[in-house]
Amino acid sequence: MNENAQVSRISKGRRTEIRRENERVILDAAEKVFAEAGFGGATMQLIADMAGLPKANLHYYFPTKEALYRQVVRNIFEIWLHAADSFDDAPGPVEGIGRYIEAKMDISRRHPHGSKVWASEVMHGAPVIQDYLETTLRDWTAGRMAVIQRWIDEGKMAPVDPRHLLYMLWAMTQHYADFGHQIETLNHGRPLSDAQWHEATETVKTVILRGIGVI
Amino acid sequence: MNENAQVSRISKGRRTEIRRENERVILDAAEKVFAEAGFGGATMQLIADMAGLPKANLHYYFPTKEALYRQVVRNIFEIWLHAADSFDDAPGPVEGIGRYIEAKMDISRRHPHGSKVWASEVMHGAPVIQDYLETTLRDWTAGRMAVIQRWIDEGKMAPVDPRHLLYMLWAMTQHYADFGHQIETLNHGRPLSDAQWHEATETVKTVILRGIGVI
DNA sequence: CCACAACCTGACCATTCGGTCAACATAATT
DNA sequence: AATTATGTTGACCGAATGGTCAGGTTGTGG
Repeated sequence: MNENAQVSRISKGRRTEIRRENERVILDAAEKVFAEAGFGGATMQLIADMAGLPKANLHYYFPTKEALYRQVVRNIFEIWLHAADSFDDAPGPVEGIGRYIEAKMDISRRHPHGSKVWASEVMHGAPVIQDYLETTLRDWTAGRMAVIQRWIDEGKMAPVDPRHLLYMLWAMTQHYADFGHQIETLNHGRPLSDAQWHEATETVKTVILRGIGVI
Repeated sequence: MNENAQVSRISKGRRTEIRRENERVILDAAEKVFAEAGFGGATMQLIADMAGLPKANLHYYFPTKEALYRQVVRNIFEIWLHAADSFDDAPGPVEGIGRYIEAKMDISRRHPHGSKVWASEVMHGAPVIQDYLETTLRDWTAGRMAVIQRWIDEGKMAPVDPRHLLYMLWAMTQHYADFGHQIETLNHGRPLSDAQWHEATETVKTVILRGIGVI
């Protein structure tokens, strides 16, 4: 039994590796194309070309364009959720919100495509991930609002509506991904440098932390 | 000559009225459809149905789908530029930035479709209005940054990077339009009420104005 | 080595979309 | 009233797209 399982796992190794690698390549290409062209503007052929695979191969791994899109959106959602860990076990708003801003700015820089796909999905009425909004995101938001409210009650920060504070954090951090092209254009057509990203993060942190009365 | 011009103007009246009315109906429908489906996902047939006109009639007034889209984007851009008037002749950041936030929040509420079309256009690399970004928007930004820098130099507000402060203002105010569906979902599926819009605006104003050290 | 399953892909199809056009209707001009 | 200019529309077309499938290749277990 043990041996069988072992052998089975090893034998399956090659196949699963092929599958995992191809799915990864396809998802990466899809994320980029969906971000740059939107769901309607993206074509399976374009994604296939970018992935270096024949179009029919995409349909082998993902039955429909919508299924592929759905997976891309879900992957982004997962990354977002994990970013909130820094929020939880912080002693106060300075560390909690400060680290959350840093984490989200970092995601905006490293996953600009994903952020755009999410924005596009929500702007179009969230036809694919509406259930996520109503369950996971709603619970997540309620939990973080409670944390902020507790900080307020404990006198650790000024009484700011927790809900709108969260919206402000999302808006500012994601703006650097979603409107990256505009920001780049206003930066003489060049992407933000390391120093400029750091400057942006610090400015956001400073204004927000002072804005909630903890500086 | 005068009479001729007068007669000509009156005679032309009916025709120009028809043209203006139809263009308005088409542009309104197009703004909504482009916002909800993106450029690629929008179809001329859908816009025609929403406008209550046969599809061929759209092509009589706008030669191509792209020309129609271009006009929609330009209209939004105009609205945005006018919103900055409140910025200019303000004695200091409290009035200037405060009023600017109010004006932009108001636009987000009354023109959510336009804001989404703009966001979508920028996210896709601004293929249609890149020249606007490089000329009008760049000049506008430079001008407002100078105003903010002057306020800083005069000791009227804390030294905050003017560029990133502008980005923060754009991000937060437009978020309420672009992510309106998400906000609505997190508000028990209901649109924000008058009171809630007011609360959002006040929260943004409070955090920002305190964040730049003027409260 | 054989048989089975998983993987790959060129060719093909039905549908949809942006755009055209000829014929017609209405308003303006002479 | 006749003519011209402007507005209207159903029918149509070529191109592109999402998706299918039969037949092939490669890996896997016995």
